[in-house]
Amino acid sequence: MRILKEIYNKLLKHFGQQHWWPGESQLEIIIGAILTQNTNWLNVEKAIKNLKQANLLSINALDKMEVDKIAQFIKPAGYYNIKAKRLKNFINWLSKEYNADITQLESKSTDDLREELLGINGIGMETADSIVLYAFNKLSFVVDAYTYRIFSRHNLIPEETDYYEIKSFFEDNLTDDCNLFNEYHALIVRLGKECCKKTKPLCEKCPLNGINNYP
DNA sequence: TGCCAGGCCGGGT
DNA sequence: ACCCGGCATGGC
Repeated sequence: MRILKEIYNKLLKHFGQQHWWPGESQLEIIIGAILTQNTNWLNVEKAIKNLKQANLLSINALDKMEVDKIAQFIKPAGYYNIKAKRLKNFINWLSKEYNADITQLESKSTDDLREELLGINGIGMETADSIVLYAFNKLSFVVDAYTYRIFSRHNLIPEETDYYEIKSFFEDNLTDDCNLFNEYHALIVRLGKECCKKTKPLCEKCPLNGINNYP
């Protein structure tokens, strides 16, 4: 499906490289992926800054910290109680299964890692895919609300499409290239922030206009 | 000022 | 198998 690559080229030309994922370590990326669930990234940045200042951006520190204490640092990200629990769930899993050693996850296959992450309470499909792709540089396309909204609104996918169908649509029709998957999702998010908004179905200056004539 | 943000879970039909 | 309420802060 050449149209997917055409869209990518258009977005890349329009917005430029997005340099994702913002974060300096695998752990920070994972934490960001959990904290950004249904939440503006700017709020997540504040929460991560709090964690960083408290020297909590380490497996060991988070492991020792009470859930309720962690929650206080991540308040700006919203849903702080449940998210603190989710961070703990990840840390506990890593400690128990992998001796708190994140590098042991590197050698796992993409599917195995994805499945194991999905087994952790609080990590759903988008979060798992984000971790697999952005923290481990493994080939897994990330689908989010923007992806669905933008592509269905431009008649590139049907209204009724589930997560796996959208994910396969991209994975089956793009070359296997982590950098491409990385940049594509980032560009979709960037586009979603500018147009195809929930309350504004019309996006007159959308860079994708003119491409929405899928047979 | 209300609406929305880079979801996910658990309980009810 | 869906559907829905709950979770919560900060930006525009």
